Amino acid sequence: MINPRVLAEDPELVKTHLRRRHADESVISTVDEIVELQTTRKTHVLERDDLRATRNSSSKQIGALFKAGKGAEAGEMKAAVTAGNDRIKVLEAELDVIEARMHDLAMHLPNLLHDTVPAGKTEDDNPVERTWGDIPTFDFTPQAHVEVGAKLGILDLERSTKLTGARFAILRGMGARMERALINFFLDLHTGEHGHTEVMVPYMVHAHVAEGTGQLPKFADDMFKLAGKVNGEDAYLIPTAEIPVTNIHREEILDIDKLPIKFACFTPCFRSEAGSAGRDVRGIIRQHQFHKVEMVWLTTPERAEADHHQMVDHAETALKRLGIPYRVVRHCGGEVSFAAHKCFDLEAWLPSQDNYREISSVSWFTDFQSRRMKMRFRPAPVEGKKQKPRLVHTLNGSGLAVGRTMVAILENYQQADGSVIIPEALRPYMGGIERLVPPAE
RNA sequence: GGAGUCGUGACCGAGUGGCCGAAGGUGCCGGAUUGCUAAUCCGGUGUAGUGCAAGCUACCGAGGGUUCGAAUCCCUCCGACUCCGCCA
Repeated sequence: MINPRVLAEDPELVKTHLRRRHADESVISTVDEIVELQTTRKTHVLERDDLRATRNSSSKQIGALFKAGKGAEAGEMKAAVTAGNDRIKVLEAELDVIEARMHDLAMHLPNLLHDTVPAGKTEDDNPVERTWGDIPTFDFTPQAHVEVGAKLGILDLERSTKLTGARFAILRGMGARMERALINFFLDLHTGEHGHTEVMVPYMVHAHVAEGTGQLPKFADDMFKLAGKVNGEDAYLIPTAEIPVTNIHREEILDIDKLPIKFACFTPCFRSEAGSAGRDVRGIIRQHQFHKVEMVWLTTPERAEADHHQMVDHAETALKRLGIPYRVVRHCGGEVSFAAHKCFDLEAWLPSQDNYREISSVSWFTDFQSRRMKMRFRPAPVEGKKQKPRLVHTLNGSGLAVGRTMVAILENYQQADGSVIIPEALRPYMGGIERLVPPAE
């Protein structure tokens, strides 16, 4: 959620940011509605609090009058307080409506953008920051991962349709092994060398938890909602570990000495892919279920920008170790996701597409998520004085998407005979084998 | 699923319907004392809204209700724990 103070004090600034995101005018106009509601709310609150103050002091007097045996006077005051209570009830009923509307509108407003977010509307407008690695050259026509995987007998996209239809896959033999190897490789890298704490978390979350990170209320269609309630509340399958992991410390005041808290987490991810019908239908690039190792950091506003760059670097390290050529792009205004302030994507080279495809997205959310989650930290004392809690900054980034990494390996390391060389860094995780070879016909 | 106990501040833990935003303790911060450490003593120490400020208002798992007045009484829900049953 955007800081309500900014909304109240500089609504035009907020609108400017919304325009940079190419938001609809209908969204932009809600800024004015929120500001109006804030004003109305304030007069209501002032009146209500005033009445409550009167009630509190009257109640004390009534008690004293009773003790003094002045029942008649007490009775008169009681009537006055009751009248005041009626007015309070009216005001509170109106406040409920005002606040619900205000909250609903505010929850649908995306985060403000960082100054360095470039103009642009689509991914074609994302400027390239840097590229790494040599694009492989082939003396044969490189195959798509679907063909490479099928020939190796490790990827079965036909039988999986018998189970759950399109956008699911069955990995078999060394395919399943490579999936597991990549997960372990990523986790070992991020825990052993990059200082993350590994966590395992629930794969279904309550609705209010998904509100904390910003997937709800706006993007319910992108998630799989469970038909039954879970412990009394609507729940969703997680589309990313970001949701459960970022929410771990919600509603807490964290010790600044513990920041940044750096989590690495492996989870399956479930996405409905509503609205992407027809896109990437072939292969395992876009699945309803996929695996991902995610990095989630809770940090201070002062550190956040530098931490963001470091997280990008950690994700790049994973790709470098695997020898996958990639580039880093900066999201333009139209591409920065709802909750994000600034975002870099890592895109891996895919020979079959003759292009780079997203394999990691690393975002900085400022206090947008932590305001929703009420997640704060206590700054160090200044001149012996305890400081007020402040909202933490949250970051997250894929490190990496496992299925897409496998796609990149199969395509970039494929050989003319249909075999695939296994990147050296991955070999210890695959029983030391150096190459996947198609079975004899 | 059955039976029962319980949810209070960063943490532990008191709390008879008004004098409770809440005793006491721990932790933390400052000060005093002390060769160092340890110990002791004094003071301070929740969050949020509003206001120049004094102050006022709200929050004792969540939401309703009773009452002039609720941490305290009633209802519903959520959560934790113990025992029994079932079970990967």
